[in-house]
Amino acid sequence: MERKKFSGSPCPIARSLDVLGDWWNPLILRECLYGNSRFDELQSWLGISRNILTRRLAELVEAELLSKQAYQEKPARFEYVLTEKGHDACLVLLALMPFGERWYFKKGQHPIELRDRETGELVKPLVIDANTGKPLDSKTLVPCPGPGFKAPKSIKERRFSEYYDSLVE
Amino acid sequence: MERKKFSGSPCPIARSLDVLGDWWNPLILRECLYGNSRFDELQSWLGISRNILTRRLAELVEAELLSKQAYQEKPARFEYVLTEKGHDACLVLLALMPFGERWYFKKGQHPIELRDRETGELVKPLVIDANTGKPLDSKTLVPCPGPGFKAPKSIKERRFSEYYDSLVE
DNA sequence: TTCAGTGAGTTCCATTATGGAACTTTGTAA
DNA sequence: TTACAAAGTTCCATAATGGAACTCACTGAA
Repeated sequence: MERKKFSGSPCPIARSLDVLGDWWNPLILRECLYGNSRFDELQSWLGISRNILTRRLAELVEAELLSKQAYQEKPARFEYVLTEKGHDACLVLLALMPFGERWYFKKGQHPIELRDRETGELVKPLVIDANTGKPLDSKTLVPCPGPGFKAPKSIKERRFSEYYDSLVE
Repeated sequence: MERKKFSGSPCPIARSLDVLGDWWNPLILRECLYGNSRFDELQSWLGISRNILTRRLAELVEAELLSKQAYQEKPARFEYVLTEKGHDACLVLLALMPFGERWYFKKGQHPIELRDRETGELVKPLVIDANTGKPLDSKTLVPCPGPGFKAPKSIKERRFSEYYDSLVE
């Protein structure tokens, strides 16, 4: 069976997972961000099988997170460059860093960290609520119908009115 | 072949992808965050096959993102509750929202949005650099050896010194 | 007391996807 | 003329996925 796709989903999380919900694609993006953006580099750094890498790169180019660019002709050689959309996706990867550091490494013992290329200053990704400026707390959230919400008939949507009710109450 | 695992990786992103690098696990967490945390609820909301759901829930409990709790006995009935680690992982999901909204929906036409349960105020996830307070820009970052860095011999690590050099230069 | 219904899974199966390894292709450098 | 490199392909055995049907424990109604 083919992997289930979420291209029709009304949820931005689900939609994003079509391309980011996988273990190789995020790592490929990470390497491109780090500057290892050629086929053989990606292959040996990640330890990914070459045939899979070929497929994933095609996916990422198709999804417009990467663009395939020749860095020389004769012989033709390529590199995969992050697009604007790709850079945007990298923010999600970066949100994984504090999670990984906190739960998989002893405090202060993570082997990698990020710095600003210019200043050399440490960079600590943090997810906040842009409206209040405060760190986001997932415990206080409720999903609600947004401006593009269209009420349909499946159970999935029946529930949305419940969310809505709970808000209006 | 079994899916490749990253439990030995020095990268917090890779480590996190062992459990989050997949399309169902994040969606299951999303549903638990939204309050749909029982087997049949998850199954019908997500449209996931029951056998897969069973496996994924076991994984998430094993990874301590969810805990399985009986909400009644006789007959035994369970719900899957987000742990602290699970809530932490939700922040990553929430970072997917602005990405998904921006790239998969017309501006201002996303069907779902988040609100604070108490105040009803809109919540907009945003990834910033905790040190400067400014929105994170992935184009300016360099990966560097962290405090727990141990230099080994594989090509993977050879490159780290390059990162390091480029910083020191 | 029997019977349909519910929640929480299992079992079975055909189809895909994954990972490992070997093999191409095109062009360059010795 | 031979060795080497980059960027893929091809082939294969094994695993994972998704769909559907089945189980099991209990309950509330007839």
